[in-house]
Amino acid sequence: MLLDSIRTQLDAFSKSERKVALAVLSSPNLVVNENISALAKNAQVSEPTVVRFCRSLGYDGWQEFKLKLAQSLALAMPGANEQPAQDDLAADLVNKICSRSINTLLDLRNNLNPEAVQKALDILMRANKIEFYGQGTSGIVAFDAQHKFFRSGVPTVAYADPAIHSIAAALLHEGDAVVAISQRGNNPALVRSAKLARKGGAEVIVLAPSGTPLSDVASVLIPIDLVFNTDPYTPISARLAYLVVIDILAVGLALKRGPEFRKKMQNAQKALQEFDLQFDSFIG
Amino acid sequence: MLLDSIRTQLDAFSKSERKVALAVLSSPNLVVNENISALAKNAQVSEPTVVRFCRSLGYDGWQEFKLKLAQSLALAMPGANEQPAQDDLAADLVNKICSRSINTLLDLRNNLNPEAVQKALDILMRANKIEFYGQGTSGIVAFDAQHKFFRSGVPTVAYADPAIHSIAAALLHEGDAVVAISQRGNNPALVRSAKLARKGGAEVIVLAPSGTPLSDVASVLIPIDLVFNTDPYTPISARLAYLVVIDILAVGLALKRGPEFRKKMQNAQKALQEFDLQFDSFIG
DNA sequence: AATTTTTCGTAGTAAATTTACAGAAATAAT
DNA sequence: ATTATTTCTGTAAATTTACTACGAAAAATT
Repeated sequence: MLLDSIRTQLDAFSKSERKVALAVLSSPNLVVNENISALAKNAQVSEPTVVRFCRSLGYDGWQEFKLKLAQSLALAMPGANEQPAQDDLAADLVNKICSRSINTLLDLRNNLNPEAVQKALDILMRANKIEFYGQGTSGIVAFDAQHKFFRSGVPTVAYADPAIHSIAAALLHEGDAVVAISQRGNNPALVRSAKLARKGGAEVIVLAPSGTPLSDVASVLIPIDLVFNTDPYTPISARLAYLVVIDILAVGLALKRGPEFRKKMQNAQKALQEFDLQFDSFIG
Repeated sequence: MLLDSIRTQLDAFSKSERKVALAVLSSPNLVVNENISALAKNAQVSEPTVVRFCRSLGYDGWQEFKLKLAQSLALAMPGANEQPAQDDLAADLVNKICSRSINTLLDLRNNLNPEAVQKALDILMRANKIEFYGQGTSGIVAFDAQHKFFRSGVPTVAYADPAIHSIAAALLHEGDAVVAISQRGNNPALVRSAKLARKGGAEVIVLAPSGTPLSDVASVLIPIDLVFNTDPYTPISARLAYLVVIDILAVGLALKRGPEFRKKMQNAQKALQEFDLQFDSFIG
């Protein structure tokens, strides 16, 4: 979400650029219908400053910024960016948290790098053994991945304990693959294990924000650059993005393994349905 | 949808304007990144003709048209409901799975019953002890819930093993609360534990589809009625809906517990930031 | 306190969009 | 069939808009 990224970068701007940022934040809907002069006047800065502001955000200039802002606003759901307040009704909660989650996934859809996914799939395709490492929230993502891949017929393991995954990593060889998951990308134990795995010849797929220590040790980085919101009352929707990326890898791998693999799976599925009750606990 | 309206008005345009319309329809994504000259050249007409085309559609001129087109494209969900096919590129995978997940959450936002959420929050608010039960995929949701509530300062436990949660359920009393999670709602072990918990006087919040055996034993049912897709190649996006419901409950509870609780949490958050590296594994 | 670096606005330039106008094409009327 | 009228379309000019270069001011650093 563009407005979020402006809000978080507020400190990084210079004084005049911040004026522009605040003007944009205070009435984004107005900004998209105006030209650069109007915004400059409104923010009480010169026009070049507005251009510089746009460049600071990584855009080519005003034109591109305005376009992206318009798109971003089109996607924004009503109330998605407001903080849920104390006296909110449950209805508001539902609306806001759903909307925020939806925005996160829209963001993911727009920004997720398909080439990186492709490379990751190539590695997973060739791998003899696949292991998922993550800690804390990302540990849950790792277990989810293990579960999902297992359901797709690919036996994998997941470790959420730093002591354990460092041992596991040391035992890997060429032809093995690790998927290292971290929402911050600076978990030292995880970085260490990733290095160990690579040293042994294994490939390491990293799911983390770009520019982080973990991303540096990746064979393939799938960058997930979402705003890491530190407000304790904001649900960490970023986790959803990670789960969806796992879905993508699981489905992609299943597709790549081709029809004979698919048939095997259909048999498994059939068996599952026949023994529905017994297996129910497996589905949840 | 803007493109649709262009398509339907195709006959109303003059010859040259129709050329423009066709150029826009054939590659809308290109058009939003170009200027009027490029489109004029591409459609083999003059620039004023493009302006007239925009005016015919009811816009002020090229600027406004381009902006509205960009917004319209941002909202469009390319391929949201198509099956990912064998020869799909990674880009298609990303697009389709994200879109499908987004649709699931849009569905949730429209259908989730706020009264049920409110009742569940009331129970959680009063509870001395909160336990999450789930198996298989829902077991992962249960662990996620435990993690999230813990982060919100509410100590809880989660069990994914039928033998264990049945013992735990038998030990509950009045004033305790169970959140039973199941995507099918017919897991016999879970139904049994839910009954046990109620027998002991505990309240049982159920997250499951309505009309299922589990939903019948609920004190409060939060119905999650999404299509349960049995195709093994369809990622089970329903899980995302459950996770978001958990988010809603966690945030709702945190808000209800009021400002003094909030302050406690902010201190915890502050401590977390100070000891960033040590606690990193906690965040993941 | 002096110097370097960053920030910011003025003025000028380039580019893009829009307007005015006139010629061409199509349609209608004689 | 020819002329008149209307509609359509492009050229060229005007205007608006966005961007660049440069230098002054402010801030940071030494």
